[in-house]
Amino acid sequence: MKPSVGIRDVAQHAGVSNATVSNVLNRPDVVAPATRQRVLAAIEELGFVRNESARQLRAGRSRVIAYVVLDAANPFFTDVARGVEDAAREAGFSLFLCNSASDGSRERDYLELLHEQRVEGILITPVDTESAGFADRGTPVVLVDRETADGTRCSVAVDDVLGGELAVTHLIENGHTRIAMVGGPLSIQQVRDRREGAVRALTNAGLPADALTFLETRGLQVAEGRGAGERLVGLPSSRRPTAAFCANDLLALGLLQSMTQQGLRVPDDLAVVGYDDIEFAAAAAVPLTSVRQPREQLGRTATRLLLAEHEQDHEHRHVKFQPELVVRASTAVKRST
Amino acid sequence: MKPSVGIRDVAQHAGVSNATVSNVLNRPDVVAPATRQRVLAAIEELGFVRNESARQLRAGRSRVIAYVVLDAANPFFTDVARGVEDAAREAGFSLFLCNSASDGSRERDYLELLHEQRVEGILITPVDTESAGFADRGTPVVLVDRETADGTRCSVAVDDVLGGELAVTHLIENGHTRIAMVGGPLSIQQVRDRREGAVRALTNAGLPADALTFLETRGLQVAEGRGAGERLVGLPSSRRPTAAFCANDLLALGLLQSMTQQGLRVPDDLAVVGYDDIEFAAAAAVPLTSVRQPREQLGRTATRLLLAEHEQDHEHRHVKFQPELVVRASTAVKRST
DNA sequence: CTCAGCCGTTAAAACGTTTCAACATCGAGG
DNA sequence: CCTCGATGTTGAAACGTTTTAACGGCTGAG
Repeated sequence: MKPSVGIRDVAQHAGVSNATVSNVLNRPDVVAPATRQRVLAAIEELGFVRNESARQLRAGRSRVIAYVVLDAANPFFTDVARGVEDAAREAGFSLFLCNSASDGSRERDYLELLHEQRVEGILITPVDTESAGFADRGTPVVLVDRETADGTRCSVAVDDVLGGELAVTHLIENGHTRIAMVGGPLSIQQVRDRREGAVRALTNAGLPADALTFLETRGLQVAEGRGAGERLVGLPSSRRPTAAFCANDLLALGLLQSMTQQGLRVPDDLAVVGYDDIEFAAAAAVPLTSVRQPREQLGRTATRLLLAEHEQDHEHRHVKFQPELVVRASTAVKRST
Repeated sequence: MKPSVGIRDVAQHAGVSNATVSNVLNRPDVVAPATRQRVLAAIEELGFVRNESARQLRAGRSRVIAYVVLDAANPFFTDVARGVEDAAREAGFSLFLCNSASDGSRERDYLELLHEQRVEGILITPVDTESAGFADRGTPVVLVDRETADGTRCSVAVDDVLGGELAVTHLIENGHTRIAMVGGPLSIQQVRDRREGAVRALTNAGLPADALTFLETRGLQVAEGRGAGERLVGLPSSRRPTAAFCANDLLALGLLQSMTQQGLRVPDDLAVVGYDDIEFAAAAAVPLTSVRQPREQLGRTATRLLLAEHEQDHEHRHVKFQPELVVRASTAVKRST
């Protein structure tokens, strides 16, 4: 079982040289049909499995790319991953998924491992954009849903400032003048950008900056959204916002649940806008208005950029998508006063 | 940039032999501190990255395991994966995630690749238990959330018959006598088992078998649940069930949404029980009663079994966990008639 | 002063492929 | 009959590590 049959065992068993076996494996057309059959039979009979390490060592190629994802439990990222996987598959590559779970040290470990594995390329949504944690180590790296400060690598992102603006403008148009924004921590670029967009929407509408109540959370999970909901309801009713813009759908779902539990109705007592438009947003009991990002496309595009890095004349590119507001029941028009 | 610095470049640069560099990398304690520093400096300076292919080829070891997951978009599996990852990390292994997306051909491709990569072991929730698609190829394989017909490999599973029984018994105790079961396709073992459990619950309670209306779906997604909801409401009210047991939480969430949209209340008009107890179940606007599986533990246990396969006297083991009913608002006690 | 023993270092042999130049074999064209 | 090109096959040299046994220099005991 363990004596690990190699290419030379196959060769001997088929009465040919190892070079021929290799040819059968890599350029089947170059070897005569008869011999090919004989070799294939031998492979089958001996249960030969090609040793990828040796192959890669010699050939240099790898046929594998990796996506280091920020949070595998967030459907947003699994959707991006689907796009990556599809594009990779079309190009003949396989995809290894690695979950950093927002943990810098895991991220570092995985990057190290992937570099050592000599994968053809790495896609990553990094924990922290600033951290120069991942220096150039020869393996192409493309940032997903993040922008590079410097232009040292390709990136694919979505205009989060615009997204925030769309969301809050929609709320203002629906008659809201006291609006909460839920999200955090502020160390995350996305959260900062989306808040900036929200503020811009207020300014555009001629509303004062303090029309926006910022409720900072410690993360972007459902539980954090629930907590924010309790804080929100605890505010004196004169100052309590009539609408909330959440930095992501998980928060929005938590907020929604919190409202229901406290006997408040969405959108009547509080309108809610989420961000990402994950499937659960549409499937919530009160379907969520949300800012849609082109998730699969994000993944596909990132993958294409990554695979293009091998071209000799490669220039780093930065693609930026436009988000889109999807209106649902959670912000149904407020009854006119 | 491309001239790929190797161990011998480092050696030369530090004025030692390549064996010493290798020792610094693998047994730092055996080399004199002074030389070690010199070598480390050279590594840093040249930006050396160890070539894992060569290492693995020579050393035989791999430090990587893989989990081929059935559906990366289902939170149930990402939770299992978390358990796997934690256990792997503790044992000093890294985890590669592969998503078969319920597609047999993808699954086959990934298995082939992983065997060729000579990963230390493979965890898999297979698309189809019957398919002998993955023969023994020398790499240990452990089944997750599935049982083996034959005892040829380890497996970790949950008692799905019991789970179905728990769910439906709970509904019966709440006074329901017309119950729907939503799930499918029946080619999935889990669905069959859970239905069997449901039937058993009816029998135990002395109810006729036709008290259970089986609504078969084409898959286990949210959208399928919505569709089932419409079918359910379309039934003549005399025969319409007052409670539904869904084969997984995604279906239950879809069903829930469908009810709300059609103006029916949960649990008053229809009680709903899901399965898996994913986070979104508790976070739904009407928190879902669900059958909880020990997800992280499933992953952890499977990983331990996998890593134990290398022991010389290894015997294949089959671990089976008990599920647990978590009661929430979606099945709040029916008002006594 | 010699010798055993220890320590740190090294030369060289693997590991299992791919690849390349060279080599047979054969039929056809001159 | 010789040469040529095409077609299939092969021997041997890489690829970049790890590993083993051997080596030289030093120390302290005899």
